[in-house]
Amino acid sequence: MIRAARNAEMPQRPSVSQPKTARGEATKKAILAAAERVIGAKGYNDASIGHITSEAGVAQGTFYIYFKTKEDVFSELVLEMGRLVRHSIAEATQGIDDRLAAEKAGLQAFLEFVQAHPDLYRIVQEALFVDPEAYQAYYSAFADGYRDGLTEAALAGQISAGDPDTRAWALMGIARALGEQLVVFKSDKPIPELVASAYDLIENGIKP
Amino acid sequence: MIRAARNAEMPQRPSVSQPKTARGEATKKAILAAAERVIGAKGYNDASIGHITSEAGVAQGTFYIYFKTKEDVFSELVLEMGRLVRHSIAEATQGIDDRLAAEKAGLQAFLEFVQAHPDLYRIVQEALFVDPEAYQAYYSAFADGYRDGLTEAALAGQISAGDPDTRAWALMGIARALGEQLVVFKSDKPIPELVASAYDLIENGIKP
DNA sequence: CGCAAACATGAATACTGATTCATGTTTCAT
DNA sequence: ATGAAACATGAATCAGTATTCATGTTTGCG
Repeated sequence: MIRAARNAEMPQRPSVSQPKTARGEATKKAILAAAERVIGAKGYNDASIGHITSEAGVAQGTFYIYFKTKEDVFSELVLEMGRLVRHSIAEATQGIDDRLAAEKAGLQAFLEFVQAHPDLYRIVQEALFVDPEAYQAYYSAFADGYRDGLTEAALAGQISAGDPDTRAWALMGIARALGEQLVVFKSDKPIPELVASAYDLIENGIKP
Repeated sequence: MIRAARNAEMPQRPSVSQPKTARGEATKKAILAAAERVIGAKGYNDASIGHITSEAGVAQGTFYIYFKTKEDVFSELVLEMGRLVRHSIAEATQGIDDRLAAEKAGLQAFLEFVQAHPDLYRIVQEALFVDPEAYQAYYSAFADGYRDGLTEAALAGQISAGDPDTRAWALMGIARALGEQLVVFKSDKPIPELVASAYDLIENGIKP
């Protein structure tokens, strides 16, 4: 058995080859899409490589041409989710100068994304157990953006003063809870109503 | 206060014998405590029965005297977490008539509980993947209590009017996010500060 | 073309870990 | 004190499955 020195000093990721042809590209995409469906539906542990590859229509060995391990494909899905949802929100808030209005539009975009990609939502949640680093990276990226936005908005007088860290975490917690209502608890409350109620709370609080 | 008439049914579980002697009782408790530590630390899938029983100081077979399956012990832990945290909150809010003050005290109690029982916190989160029914039961019980409390408080004029379902979910989302800050992201922000910032937001919102 | 690299196959390997069971020990009501 | 029920043991079973590999097929460039 080959025992190459295993260390943490590998700068790049040459462990598996990136696809060099259109065919390889398509196959890798098919595996990723299948993994999203299968892992989203059955969970990480009950989703076997066999399930994923048969869903993708390729042989089991093909999986290891593009991914080093089962955890690897999972990590890529978490990263993909981060990219996609950030892109969705950025697009939805494009050109909105008022922070409150932007946050509202961002929440709406987030909930619509989650409803459209319930599998990705579950995968991010499961990352806390399968790939904690990816999980923390995902939420830290969001939290940093939120916090900076809140800090700027406070300076511009668009919102009241208050600890931006805690606020960022609280607002993310609200978004996540509402997303979970849609995906996990299968609430049929329309997204615009959820957003309106939540933003009334966020803007005005619940004091009489 | 939490009204608990909802689950008046005690589902019998004749699948395995309940302990009949003090000795059996102690052994079962030891296994449960070991399972909490091991599953909380390693996660459901990496926590083997062998790990749990050796941590408990009993033989592997002993596990199956008290639990039908590995999932079984996990479910009991989720139920235990629900009981304990509800008890903590009920105790902390005992005799507080003002809803806002009660919610604030409840949030503080929740965060203190979570900090004291990080393993149980992770177990409840993982229940979404290991035992979805237990997960939904856990959060539904909380949401129901929250919603009823908010509805009463609105009628009493203690808080403004607003959709109590969405508010309940949002408030739970905030509590959960702050708990995660403590346990997962290891924030060292003192709990009273977290609670103060969060309740300023909840009471007054962020409008200037 | 023609051929090297890229891609694909699926059976074989190697190992883990949940659950069972035959056997032994302790408890406690009588 | 005693025997039946309760409790405890841990080696054996048994199924699943991540990963490898030797072998074939396809692609695209010169």
